[in-house]
Amino acid sequence: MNQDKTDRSWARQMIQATGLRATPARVATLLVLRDSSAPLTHAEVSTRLAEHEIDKATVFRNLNDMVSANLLRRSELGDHVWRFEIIAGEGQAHASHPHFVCIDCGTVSCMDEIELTKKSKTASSDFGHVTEILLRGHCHNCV
Amino acid sequence: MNQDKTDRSWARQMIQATGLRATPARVATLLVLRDSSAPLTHAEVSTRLAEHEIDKATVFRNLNDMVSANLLRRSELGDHVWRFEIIAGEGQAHASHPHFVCIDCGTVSCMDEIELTKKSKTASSDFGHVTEILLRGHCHNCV
DNA sequence: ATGCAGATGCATGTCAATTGCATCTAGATC
DNA sequence: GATCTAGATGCAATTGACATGCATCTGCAT
Repeated sequence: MNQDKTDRSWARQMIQATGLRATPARVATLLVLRDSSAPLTHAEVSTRLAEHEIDKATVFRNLNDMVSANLLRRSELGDHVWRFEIIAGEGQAHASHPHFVCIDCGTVSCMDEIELTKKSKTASSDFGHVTEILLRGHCHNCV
Repeated sequence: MNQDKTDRSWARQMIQATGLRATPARVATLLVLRDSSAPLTHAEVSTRLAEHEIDKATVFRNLNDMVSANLLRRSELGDHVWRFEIIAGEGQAHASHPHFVCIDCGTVSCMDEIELTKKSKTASSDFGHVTEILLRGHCHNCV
């Protein structure tokens, strides 16, 4: 109960910090994702919010809003369903390091050490300005 | 005309080798993908086959059939649209390679030359088995 | 306490992807 | 070359994720 209150005010803070309104639907959504160990689909989030009787369309809009606000990350694991995941501490804006996404469990890892060969960097600029490098595959837990 | 004939019999061979029937729709589909420098969506393939008046459902089924038969590779590059790419080039296999996706116009390019540093390859295996490398950014046309 | 930009619920629309089914055909067999 | 049938096709309809129009409601700045 007390903890519940703490959780909510934490969520309210997070949301308001981005300029969005801290509505009950958003607070609940954010907490659901914070307490999940894996990214959730829109449907899964909706189900877990069932007790709050929040409309699916609202859930969907809120998820997307919070993605735009950089509270959540939206990723695609190869099955044509968006999954949403809370962006925890990664404080500073859009880290420029590559990410590894497990296409089984959806876990996203930051790969600070990974980079392209020099030749590849040059070659890639022929295509355009690269803003993100993403590696996908199966993580060790999901082999 | 002559070349056209050669192309078709090449396609017929490729298809029949997998046990599938070499129908006009499949031959045309395979040639479209062979002659494309980037993976194509189902819609793009359909458009290019417009002159042949092939039904969309047929195109879709054929693409999937040829994926199962290992003639094509189906991949998902983050925008919720399947893209199909030929695996078997003229003779040698068309190895898996990184793709560049323009986040503005959605254009996809194949980056045969791009690779990670050796050290990065080793490091990435710490995370798991990488199946796809994706670079995202703004292509030259969309700057 | 109040006003209103922004959020919500409901209904409806969109579009890629898929399937059911009657018809047709590639290619194996004779 | 004619015949036959498993497999392919065309058409229509369905599914399911995602998006939006609009009237109503509400968080929160004042």
